[in-house]
Amino acid sequence: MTELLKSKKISETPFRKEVLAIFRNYTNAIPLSTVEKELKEYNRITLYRTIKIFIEKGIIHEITISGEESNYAICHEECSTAAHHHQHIHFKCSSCKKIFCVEVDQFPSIILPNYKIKQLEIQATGLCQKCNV
Amino acid sequence: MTELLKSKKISETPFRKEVLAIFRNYTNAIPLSTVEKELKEYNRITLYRTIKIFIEKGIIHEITISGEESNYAICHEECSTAAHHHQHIHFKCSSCKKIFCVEVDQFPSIILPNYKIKQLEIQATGLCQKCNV
DNA sequence: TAATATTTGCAACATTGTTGCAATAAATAT
DNA sequence: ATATTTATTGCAACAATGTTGCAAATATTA
Repeated sequence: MTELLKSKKISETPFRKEVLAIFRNYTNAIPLSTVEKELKEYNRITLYRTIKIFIEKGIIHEITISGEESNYAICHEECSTAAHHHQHIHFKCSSCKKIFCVEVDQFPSIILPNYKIKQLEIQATGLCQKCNV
Repeated sequence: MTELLKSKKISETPFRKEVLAIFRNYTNAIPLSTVEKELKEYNRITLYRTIKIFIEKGIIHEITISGEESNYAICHEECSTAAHHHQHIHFKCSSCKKIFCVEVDQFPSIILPNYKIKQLEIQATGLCQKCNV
């Protein structure tokens, strides 16, 4: 599955492969500081640029939660380069602090008179599967 | 209504009153750069500290959208110091770029098997009342 | 394997946010 | 009203985060 970089039409370099592998090793979203720790050879500038291009190409997406470091997670198939339409929500566990992308069967819709809603982004807080015992 | 600062048990200083007045003059959420421009005498450090304490005391709340500067808006009555529970969504207009807090009659709920959801935060993108003609 | 295009990493810089501390201003008690 | 206590302000200095130009190195294409 290293083909992903090629399919997104960006050069396949050792650094990019390593970053991609790190994201694939996590089921939850992770911040740059975690990627940094896992990299054999860490270069701040290259990492910023890698993250930037991964987001542009729809390989990963950013999850921002007020007052916290940004987190990043692998995009699933439904992500396109143009618009990141997710049928998932971002779930932050208040116990283990991890952030997950969780697929939702019935994605809610909202009606606002006089407004035209094109996209919804939902963040939930609570207890994840593991912590909700 | 300058009583707000007193009711939140923080000192009522000219700087804080001015910042509060700026937020009250907007119906939409604004970033620090806008507050800065509107202040007669701008001090970066004092502004950071003012914003921080306003958030802690439930006077304003932060709205973060991926890849954008944070925005801030006045809290309404239902905001408590402990937890910011909003029955409103954050709406970003793709035309005028403004961010609004919009009250919703029927706030959606989501069911995730095995998870326990405590709070939902919803961000919508689309056209606001003015731009949706 | 050579030519071209892209990426990497350094130096240098820009922006954003934080902390200790003395001077100042606000709140409280007298 | 004024003195005392408490909290805030603003400076200097720093820490963290993010960006850009450019030459060397690497990947892709011909």
